Amino acid sequence: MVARPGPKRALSEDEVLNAALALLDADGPDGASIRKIAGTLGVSPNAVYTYFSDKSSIEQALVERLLGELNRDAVSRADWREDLETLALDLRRRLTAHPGAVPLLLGGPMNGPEALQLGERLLEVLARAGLPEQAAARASYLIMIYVLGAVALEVADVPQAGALEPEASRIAARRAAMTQVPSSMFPRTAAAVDVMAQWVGTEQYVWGLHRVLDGLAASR
Amino acid sequence: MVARPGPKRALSEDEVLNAALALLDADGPDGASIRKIAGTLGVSPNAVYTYFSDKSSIEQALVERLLGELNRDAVSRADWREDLETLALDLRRRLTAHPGAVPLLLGGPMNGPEALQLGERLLEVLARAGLPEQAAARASYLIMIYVLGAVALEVADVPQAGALEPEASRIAARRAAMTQVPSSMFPRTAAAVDVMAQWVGTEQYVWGLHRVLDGLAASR
DNA sequence: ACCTGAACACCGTTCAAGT
DNA sequence: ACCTGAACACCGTTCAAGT
Repeated sequence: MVARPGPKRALSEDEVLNAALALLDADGPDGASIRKIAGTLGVSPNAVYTYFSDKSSIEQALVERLLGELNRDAVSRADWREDLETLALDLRRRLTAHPGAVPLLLGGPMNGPEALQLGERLLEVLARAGLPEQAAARASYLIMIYVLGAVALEVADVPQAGALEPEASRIAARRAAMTQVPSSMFPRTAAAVDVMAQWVGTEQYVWGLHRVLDGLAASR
Repeated sequence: MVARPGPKRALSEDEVLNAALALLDADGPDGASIRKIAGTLGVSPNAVYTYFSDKSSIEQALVERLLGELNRDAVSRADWREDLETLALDLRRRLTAHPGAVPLLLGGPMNGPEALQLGERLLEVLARAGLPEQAAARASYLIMIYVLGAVALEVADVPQAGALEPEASRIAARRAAMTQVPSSMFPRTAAAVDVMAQWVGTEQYVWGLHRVLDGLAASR
């Protein structure tokens, strides 16, 4: 990085991303407009273009930062299955903390440095588990589908723009959803919603991950 | 439904949805603006509000219509595993045909009548497979995570706004992606992209589904 | 009941100008 | 180099008015 000369920098890239994330958390997926970001920072909208070339590059940088924080948490190098679980839980925790950012992650390719680093870590764990190259590649893609798919469905079910509530109140929300499913038309679905309402999100998530890992083990 | 009196209807709900889908296909996820829909139909933007109360209800109706078409295809009542595969492949085919509509599906809860009907069908197949109520509920949710997650990642990897190209050229696109992964920094990822590039999308998708089903079978 | 034109409060982005 | 004000081409939505 070269030093930047010029008058003065009123802002920094990080401040822009902070403002964007705060707006995303407060106002939902469309809340982080350039004009609102600028307003939050007390600057004219155009000033933002000094730090990012356009809105999509702000979104990409934000996704990269979230994944970067995830990558800073080293995996414990214990049992590989446990490491995988820790990684998956960490990713879910960080993404559900910022539901408004999830569409940004799902909306574009995972090709930034931090996204690649995350994939690399996953492949390392799988290699440690003894999987040869091809099996590891396929397994990592399947695990990514599960992890991101689970988070996407979880976030999509939350009507609110704000951060996800504690799990207790989410169960109440599911119960409310249940009563909206007419059991005369969709008897199995109504019963299924009832079953799922009594199952805490984290348990569900880990259970699903284990089913995926079992399926991978069975194919060896 | 009551008959509608009044002057004349220049449009219909279906025409609005047709225009919206065409714009989505042509211009990507943000292409279906109310003003462009109206322009396509040769009508003033406000006329659209006669048929739908707001933009989000157009999006919901569009998702419902896509799922409705899926529900019209009856499952063959052959082997349950085969039925599940047919259902999953059909869903993937219909969604990847309209990549711009995928964020709309992933962006909201699956609580419309057609979405519930799809879930009901899934639960019926699983019941036929001999799964008791609770196991079927969990299994159907896991399968939905896989199917929607796989489609989401597939669509997110396509840079273009337009419909997905034939698989042959998609392989070329993946090869191009590979060369962009610096193998010095991400050796395993670079190798994995190479492996995955030689694997056709449909095969990958079915393979992943089978791993999920194996995982479910292993947990019984 | 259904359409139109005008307007309001936004949006991303660009341009010309100031320091 | 970095910021500002003004402008352009959009956007969803509402209001008042016409038939």
